Amino acid sequence: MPEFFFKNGCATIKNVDNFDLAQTLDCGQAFRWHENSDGSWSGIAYGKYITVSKKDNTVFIHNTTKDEFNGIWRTYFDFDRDYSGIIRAVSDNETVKKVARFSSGIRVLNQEPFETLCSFIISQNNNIPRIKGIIERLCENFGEKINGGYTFPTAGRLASLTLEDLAVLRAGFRAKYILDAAKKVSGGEIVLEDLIGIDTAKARNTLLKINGVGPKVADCTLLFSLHHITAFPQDVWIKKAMAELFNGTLPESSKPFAGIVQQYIFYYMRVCEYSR
DNA sequence: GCCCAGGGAATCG
DNA sequence: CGATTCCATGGG
Repeated sequence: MPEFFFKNGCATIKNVDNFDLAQTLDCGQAFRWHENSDGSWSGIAYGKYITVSKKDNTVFIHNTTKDEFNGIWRTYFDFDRDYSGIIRAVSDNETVKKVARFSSGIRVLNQEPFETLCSFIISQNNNIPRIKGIIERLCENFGEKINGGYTFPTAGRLASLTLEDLAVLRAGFRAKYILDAAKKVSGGEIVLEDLIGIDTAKARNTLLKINGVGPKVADCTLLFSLHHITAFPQDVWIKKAMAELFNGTLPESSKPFAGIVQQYIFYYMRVCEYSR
């Protein structure tokens, strides 16, 4: 079990297993983290700018407090989930075992729901470098300036804008979807936080009401921000992996953790592709 | 069912 | 180098 200590604006978390910063922050689930020259990572989430570093099994979160850690980062980085137990449970299948071992440092983050929804709307039919660029312009133009960068804009702020305002993003046909999401969320028609802890299919159907949100974007939002770890986003990489590695269906032992296994498979496929 | 939208990145010839 | 392909969703 991890242990937590706080001192001088730094949270120290000891005994952390299965947590690799690069695997977790650069595996396609989050788009606003960057690596520093010393191997630490900096980024902004929930309106706060932090730097994360790691030495052996100890994680350091710089520029935070005990209250902020317990209110934000403890959940954000999924510190309370037993990843080694999950990997043990899914490893009764040899293929999953191999993939999970390869990707074992990935943690599925619990990000801000509205940021995650918008980010994956932007991600559709798109590649990661350009997704990052569009999100950066979104924050710089419509977020709030804080020490370290810009926060992700609120739904209310975006709902007040027009398509012409969003042209600066160069998001193409996705801009109108961002506006629809912002309006439904800021108007209270959809309360994203209420989708945490309810039936996954029901939460998914609610997200599908947003224009520009199909099954893939809905599942990414459920998995990366709304704590639904059985959500299983299927993009081209995963479809390819399912066909080639699993004959189309996940092993039964993986199903309770399908989303986490999805991340293991995704990372495995990507790295294999790049190293060919 | 098929094509297109609006781009940038990756891959190909 | 230029040409082609990739990509998730909704609308025509």
